[in-house]
Amino acid sequence: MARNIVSREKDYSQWYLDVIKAAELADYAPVRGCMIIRPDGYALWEMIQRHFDEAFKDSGHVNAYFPLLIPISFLEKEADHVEGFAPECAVVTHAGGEELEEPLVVRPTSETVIGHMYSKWIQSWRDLPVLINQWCNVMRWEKRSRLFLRTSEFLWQEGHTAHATREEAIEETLKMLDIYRDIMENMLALPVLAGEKSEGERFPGADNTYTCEAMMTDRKALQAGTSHFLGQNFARAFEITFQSKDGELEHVWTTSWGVSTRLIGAIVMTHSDDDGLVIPPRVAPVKAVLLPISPDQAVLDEKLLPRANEVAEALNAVLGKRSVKVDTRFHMRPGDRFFANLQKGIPLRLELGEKEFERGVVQAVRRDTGERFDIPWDKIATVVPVILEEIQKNLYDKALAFRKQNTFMVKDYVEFRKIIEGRGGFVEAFFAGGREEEKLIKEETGATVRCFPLGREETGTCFFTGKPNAKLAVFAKAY
RNA sequence: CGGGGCGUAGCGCAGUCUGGUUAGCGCACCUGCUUUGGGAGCAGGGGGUCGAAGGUUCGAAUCCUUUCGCCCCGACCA
Repeated sequence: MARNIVSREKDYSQWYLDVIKAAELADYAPVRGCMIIRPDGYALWEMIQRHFDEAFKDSGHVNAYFPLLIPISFLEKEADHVEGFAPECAVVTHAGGEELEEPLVVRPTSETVIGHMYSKWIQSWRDLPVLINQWCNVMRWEKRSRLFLRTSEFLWQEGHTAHATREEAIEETLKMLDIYRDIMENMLALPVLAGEKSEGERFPGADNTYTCEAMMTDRKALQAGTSHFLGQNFARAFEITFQSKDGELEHVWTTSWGVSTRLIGAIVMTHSDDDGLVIPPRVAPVKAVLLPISPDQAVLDEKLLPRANEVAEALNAVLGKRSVKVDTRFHMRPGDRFFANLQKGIPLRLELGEKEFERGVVQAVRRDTGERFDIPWDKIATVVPVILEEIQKNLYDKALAFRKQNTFMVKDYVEFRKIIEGRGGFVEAFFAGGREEEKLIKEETGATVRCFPLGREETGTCFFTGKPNAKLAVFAKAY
């Protein structure tokens, strides 16, 4: 039992903060609501980034960079957009010792500057589609912050595309949603529900918003990524037009989509346990740690350490450079070193003491199950990758089983409230309400429509309004 | 922005109600010795002037006023 981490049962939100602190993922910054992403947290972000970045490039997107500061007038060009973001913008009013003629907002998202540039770059149907992504930071002055889940400044990726037709833009929106789902499930081991947002939960300025929703182990939902079909709203606001094949001047159709450092929070709240962080192998910066153990410095120097280095080298050759670390903190006692590595979330620990040395093995300990077993040195390069894949699969399967166990179908509001206000979880129900009904349900129960899941085309009687032909919605309390 | 809590050593806290030796304790840190297969023991040591400003007083971490900041819970959001 970890002595520096409170149990999930006792205080879930404190547990979350304790895990992050113990794993040294992040720390508070001197400025309210901001965080420092520490080296181990950043390494995890880089792994996450790498998977998404590859997928974006594989699907024909390119990276670019747009500026941090945006003229305030840009934000005001799209009515819904300004209404949605103005309250949480940080504004620069002075620079170079003088008051600026026009205040500049620190970007909360970049649709506006990018729209401005697209209007210059796009002339003809031949210029389309434009498929650009940028990795950057954004700032949203949240009233209440929480490490990784909601900080004033966060890191993310924002894709912005422009298309000649509505159909093509919708296709892009859904394609990116599916790429998100794929990486979240296959790399981060996060089972997600991909679906359409309700009217009330839409991105400011979007015609339609799609989302990937994950269930955390406190049964609350976390919006893990969104993909927006922006229609021609930004095209009209920024006069992004092109001449079509038949000579007509038309507005483009745009999309935008993003995932952020919030995904680190999702990993923490999906896989970690009361001992600390658990990282799925495919996104773990360090996939295995080798632990030479002996009270005798001579034994360490002459036998264990050279062998550990050889084993690490053999593993790095198959797992990738720097995937395996040798823990040489011999000033720490074995127990301290076990715990330190446990709390870092490293998927596999390989212990090498004199007993193992004599038998030509290492003792492996799985982070996810605690299971121990020997691996002979000559089999290590073939066995470890297999074990890591098993851990990856186990984490995903466990998370999926948990979500299924905590998802309930309801027919009426009484049942609905019983679940939401009781144990919690995802509640499936046919729903035909609009903004007003959503608001009422939220006020009364705290739950919101997380999404209308894709691929669930069945319809039924609305549990709230009694209207027929209602679509299937998933409700939950959310972060 | 509402409600609650808190600012004293790197971290966690006691001391504040009832003003009074040199501001304590645990962890961490440094040195030495003994230890070392699931969070070690002993001994020695370094580090703070009590969030900030003003006031009351012979005397303030403690009382008064002002102010700044942080955390947690809500409303708002990736």
